[in-house]
Amino acid sequence: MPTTYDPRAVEDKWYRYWEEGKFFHAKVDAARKPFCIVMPPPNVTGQLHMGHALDNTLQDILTRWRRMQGYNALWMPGTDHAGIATQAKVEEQLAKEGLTKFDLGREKFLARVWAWKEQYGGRITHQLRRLGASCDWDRERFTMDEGCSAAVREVFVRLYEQGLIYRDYYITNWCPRCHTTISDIEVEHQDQPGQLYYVRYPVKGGGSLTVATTRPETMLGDVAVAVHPEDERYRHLVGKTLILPLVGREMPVIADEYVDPAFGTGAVKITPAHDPNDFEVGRRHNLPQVKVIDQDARMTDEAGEYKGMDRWECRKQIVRELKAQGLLEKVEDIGHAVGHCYRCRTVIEPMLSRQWFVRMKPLAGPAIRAAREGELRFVPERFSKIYLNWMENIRDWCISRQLWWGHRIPVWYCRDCGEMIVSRQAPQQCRCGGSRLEQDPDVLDTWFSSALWPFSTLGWPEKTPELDYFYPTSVLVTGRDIIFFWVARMIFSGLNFMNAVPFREIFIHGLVLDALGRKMSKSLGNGVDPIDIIESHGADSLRFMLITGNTPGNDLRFHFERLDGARNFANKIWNASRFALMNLGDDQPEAAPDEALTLADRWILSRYQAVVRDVTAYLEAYELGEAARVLYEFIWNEFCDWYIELVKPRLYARDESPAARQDRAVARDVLSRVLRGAMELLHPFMPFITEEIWQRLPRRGPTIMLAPWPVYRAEQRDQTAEAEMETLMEIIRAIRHIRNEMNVPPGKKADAVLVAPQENLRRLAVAWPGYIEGLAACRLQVLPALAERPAQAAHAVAGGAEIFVPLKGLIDLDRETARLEKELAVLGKDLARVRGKLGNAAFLSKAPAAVVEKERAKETELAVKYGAVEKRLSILRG
RNA sequence: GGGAGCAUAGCUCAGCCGGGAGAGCGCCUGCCUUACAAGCAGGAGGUCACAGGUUCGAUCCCUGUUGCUCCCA
Repeated sequence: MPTTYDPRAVEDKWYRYWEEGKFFHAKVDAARKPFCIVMPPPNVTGQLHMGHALDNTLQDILTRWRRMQGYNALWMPGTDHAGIATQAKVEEQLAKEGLTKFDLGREKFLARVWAWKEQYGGRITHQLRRLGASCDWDRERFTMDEGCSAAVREVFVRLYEQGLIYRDYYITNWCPRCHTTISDIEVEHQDQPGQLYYVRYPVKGGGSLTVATTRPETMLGDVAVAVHPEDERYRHLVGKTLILPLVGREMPVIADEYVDPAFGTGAVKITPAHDPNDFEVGRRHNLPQVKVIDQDARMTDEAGEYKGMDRWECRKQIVRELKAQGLLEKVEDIGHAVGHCYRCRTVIEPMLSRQWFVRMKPLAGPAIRAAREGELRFVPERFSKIYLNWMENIRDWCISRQLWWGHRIPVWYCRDCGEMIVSRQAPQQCRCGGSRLEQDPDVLDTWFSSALWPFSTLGWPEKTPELDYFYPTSVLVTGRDIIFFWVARMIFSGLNFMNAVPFREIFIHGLVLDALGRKMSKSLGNGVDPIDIIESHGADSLRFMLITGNTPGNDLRFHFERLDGARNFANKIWNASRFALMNLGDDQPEAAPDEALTLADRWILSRYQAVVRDVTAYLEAYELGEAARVLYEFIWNEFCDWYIELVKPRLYARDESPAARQDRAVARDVLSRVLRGAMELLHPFMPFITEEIWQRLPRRGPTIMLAPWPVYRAEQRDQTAEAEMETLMEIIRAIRHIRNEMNVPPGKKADAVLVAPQENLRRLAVAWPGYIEGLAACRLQVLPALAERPAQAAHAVAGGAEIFVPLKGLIDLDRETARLEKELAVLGKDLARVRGKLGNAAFLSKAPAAVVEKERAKETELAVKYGAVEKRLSILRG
């Protein structure tokens, strides 16, 4: 085995072994308890980014852990057709050929997209494999495969029949570049500097009314000016007629509660066709809708002489003319939130158009109840507030998109009679007998199909055994950025169509940010490619780095130093295993009888049990970072730094006596048991290296993936061994400290005298002399008392004993005195604090007895130490 | 305007049920000790943002303030 761990040499090998062995595959089995996670489907033609890496690492940890626990674990993978994103990529590609989608036509264009999907569709799933994802690839799904498409049509028709889908004219968010409507949550609001223009509108018959607007170009579509009904300044003008400047249209002054009297002048121009609020006002007051901006964000015929102008050009032109006519009162700089397309960052144009909507209120009710009544649990809990807040203020969902790539809306229009047919299958004929049917050209919002993911992937609308067995799924793992887009929609869809929540728990994680705390983004170029990291550091290191030092729901900064730390940990494991394997020999070690165990054996076995308990408990609580930390500390600090060091002399001994041989066998057994157990506990986190090592250890079964998860056994805890080891470790640390402080050369053995009046302590030190002598590099003498205290010696108090390290000639008395004085000061401070507490009657009467007892013990210990150090100092001072 | 989060060592972050704080990295000292220098041993470094409150006791619970981040309108 090489001295450094090389992930490249093992990762692909094991992944292939697992996949070919079908270890990821879950079959319905009523005799076993199911565990199921559906993977948030990544964009089918996308590439793995750090967000995916984190999300899927968390899912893989949970899945592998539950699988080892004996659950029938299904992690359902798949990909999303990602309407706008995928279509945009293909359009880009066409543009390079000098073509547009219209040159090809719908059918040929779609063929191109499918070809694109075939070409890149496997990329991301391949990348997930490199991460180690143990999902059931045999069940992989795609949101536009036949089954999912059938589910989409079924849902659309049923919602329509429930009266929950309607078609209407409405203001929607139009992206002039993507040429489609997008839903409210797909609009990203950004605070930007802008101008507030104060424009004077003449009142018919004399006078004027000044309105403030950030979008003067929309005035061409104005049909009224609104003021607040209780605004004294304008009450006399309500009902009067205004002349719209530049256009000459006559329009009324109306009163509406929507107006904020404190903003601008308190008078608002109303443009129902180009502003969502104005649209509502227009409806309330039966105002006409004048559309002055078109799908390319250019001015329409209605804009008169401005026709054909770009919206920003038109704004400039209108401002110029208003100024020229003396109608522009003033211009103020303000900051305001401007909506941008989440895909292409183009400024959204609110546009009046006819779209399909889902009526949300009836669907939101059960979704709210499920969260309130605990059928759904968010981890961390606070995200339920965010979810509820959104659900309770829900607005209807615009589901139609003016795209070609996606699920086409299953609605046909009869060209003969105008009848609208909503149907699961393409109808042949209209009721009127006509057969000239045309399908709605629009497709559905991509999230419409992903909302069905937890049941469509399990076979719905068919009644499949999978659906029966795995639904509701166990937990959903996803980023906090798509709670609204996806999580919320799956919940109301599941409740409406399955009569049950799609998952019982929702484990939300934060975002992976760059080292400076910024979101990773293409435009900033600050993204880190997980595949690069896997190649340089290994998938295990990446996974470990992503989950340690992070707490559920919090964002995580990507630091390369932390990655090195994870890589070093892998290397540490590797080398500890090398040590073990080099010393285990070929024979299967026999189980060591309890009475043959040394203190170190009993200690490490007991500590191992504590780790089994803690890791399992942390996993149950979704505290994966804490679970990993416990393992890290156990493996590095306890197993490597102490146990391996203590076991070395036993394994290296040349002694061939029966006792020595047995002791060696015991050591081998304990070493391999603890290492194997540690690998099993670590496997969900670092699947590759643990499999590599596990396979080389004495084991049972074809793969660590299917090894039973270690179960905590309280009877294997050994509190005595833990306490005794702790005492010896304290003594060893004290001697090492002295050696370092006194500059004893590392190769030189020191003499150490352990003075302990307590017999049990002396017995302990004598029983395991090699521990202290070996790990502190000294010759040890154990005494109940010292007749004469050596002046030429360094001193320490540890584990309830006094330690002297005679250093004739080597010791610098001043230095030793200073060291002890410092220690005495610290002890004195601690002692004063404890005594203060114990002197407080309220503390004694009100604090729990155990706490008081603990303080008392602390006082005794500190007092002994203090006394010893004080005495020592007086001797040194002569 | 509404909501959420964060503030702990030089840096990045943990810290459960309230009982005087931890890790990694960095820094200092000494070591190539045959598992590992991606390592070993030792060490320095903190008014737990600020002000109140509850409590015998607060980094932790409550209120307010300040600063930063995010979401929604």
